[in-house]
Amino acid sequence: MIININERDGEESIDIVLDTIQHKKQCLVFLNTKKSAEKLAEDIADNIKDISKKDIAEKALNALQSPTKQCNRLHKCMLKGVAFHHSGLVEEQRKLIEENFRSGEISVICSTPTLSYGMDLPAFRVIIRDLKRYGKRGMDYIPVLEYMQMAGRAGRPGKETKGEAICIAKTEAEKDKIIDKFILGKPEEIYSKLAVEPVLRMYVLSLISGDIARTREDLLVFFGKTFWGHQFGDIDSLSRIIDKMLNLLEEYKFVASNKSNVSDCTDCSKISCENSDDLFTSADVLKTDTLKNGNLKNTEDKKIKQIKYTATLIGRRVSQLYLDPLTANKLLEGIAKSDSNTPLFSHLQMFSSTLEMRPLLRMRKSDEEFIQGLLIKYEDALLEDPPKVYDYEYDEYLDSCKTAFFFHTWINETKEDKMLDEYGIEPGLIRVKLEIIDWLLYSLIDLCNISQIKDKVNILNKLRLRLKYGVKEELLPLLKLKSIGRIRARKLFDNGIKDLGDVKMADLSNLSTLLGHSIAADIKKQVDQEIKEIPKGTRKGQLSIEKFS
DNA sequence: GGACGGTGAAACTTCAGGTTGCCTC
DNA sequence: GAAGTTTCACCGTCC
Repeated sequence: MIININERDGEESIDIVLDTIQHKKQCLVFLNTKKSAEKLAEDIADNIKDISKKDIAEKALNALQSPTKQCNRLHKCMLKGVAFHHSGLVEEQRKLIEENFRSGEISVICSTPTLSYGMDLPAFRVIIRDLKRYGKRGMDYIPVLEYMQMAGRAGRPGKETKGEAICIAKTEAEKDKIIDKFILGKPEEIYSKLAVEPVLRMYVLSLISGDIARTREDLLVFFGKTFWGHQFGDIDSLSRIIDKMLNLLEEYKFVASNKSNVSDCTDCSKISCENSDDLFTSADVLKTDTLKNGNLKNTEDKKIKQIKYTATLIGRRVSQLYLDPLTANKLLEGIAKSDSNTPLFSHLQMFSSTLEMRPLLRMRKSDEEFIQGLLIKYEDALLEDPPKVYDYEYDEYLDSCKTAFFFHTWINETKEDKMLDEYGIEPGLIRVKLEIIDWLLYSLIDLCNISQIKDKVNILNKLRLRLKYGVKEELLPLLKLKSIGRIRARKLFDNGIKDLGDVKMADLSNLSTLLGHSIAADIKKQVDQEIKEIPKGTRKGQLSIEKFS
């Protein structure tokens, strides 16, 4: 069915939404950018009168310690029962929106594709306003599969007998295109992405580490049975990648093999042979294409089949930590280069340049000046050589510097609203990036302990704690107390209470003025107890106090 | 006449998202 | 490529 809208020109989606609300139904609107989602939600809210949802709006506003512009905007919309939803919101706000949409308190959500996948959030009407999105080749149509995911949200099974999914065409030509491509078209084929190097690196290591595969043959058999094997069956190219990965993992010392013991005697079936000086590497397998004739190839094949791989202690741990071996090696090499004079920014840049941290925060035009300033200050102290200005990786390198700068700003107690206003970093994104760097830090600390480079552990532990709380080093002693976070610790510190000893000495009434009576009494009680008892029952993921004292 | 506010055109800027991973109680 | 945001020129109003 094609709906013709003859209301206000250029505001078709608003008109359809208002019509939906009039009929006391709910709708989801899908757009292609976060800004668009916020703007449309705001425009819709501006057109709604006689609705006031103060309770939920207040909750959205106060989800952060200091509300950002984004919080204020969401608050304004939610007062009218309208919300926007995208990755820049924090988890609490997203949940609040989803729950209240399910309960019917919220009538409209303007969303980026966050809501299109894997979420049980049906609505009577779904409006897909943007069917194009900016990509590598400029604006391009979204995949049909994605359209189907969005349109599939229309209709509430068990509650309504029908649902409506509406696309908006600006011209007749566009209308025809939408009908052909999305409504009558077929979804794209799904392809396995297994044979991509980062994925294979991890799986090869985990298969060896878990004793599921011990030889190259085992790996080929395993991957041959996967969806990738079923789909492509190109075992030659897969085997080349596997050989490359095995070589790499050996180079990193995450796996070890018995190559040096494998004989080059063609008739020897045992693994070990006295005259085997010949060191055979997996890379040599690549040469087999040129050695296709005669016994030589058979000899090579026999040798390869005899090579057995086992994970080293550190390799096993890398696999357990679910780290990409490339990242693990990069971090270990980087930290080995650091010393007590290495600036924290250099550590942060190292973490920011890992695959796990992607997508990085993008450098905007207005960021250029301060990023250049940072480079002048820190470039010589980085733990990895930066690319040249004309290298294609250079832009990504700048993005990694911006991401590192963001972490650096965070551990210097910058508030979330300032981060959003000045650097365009949304609170939701802040949380995600902090979670990733926490995991990477935890992993590196663990790997340092195994690799006997324990002298770096203290610096990393401190950095982890500072990132967790977003504080300067001087506040760390106060964070040992329960109920004390970055805001209260700063309050205490600025009033001369700088460590647990000061808390012990401080007058209860002074503390009460700063923190309120119940918290003041509580921390007094805490300092009277053994310090080692304090971490019990602390927040999730908090590091134990002994490590930092 | 100058300050101020409103308006609209032009110039500028930016552009989705996800899961799982580790620890511990 | 498109949409949102910012900037700037212009004009009208008010004191």
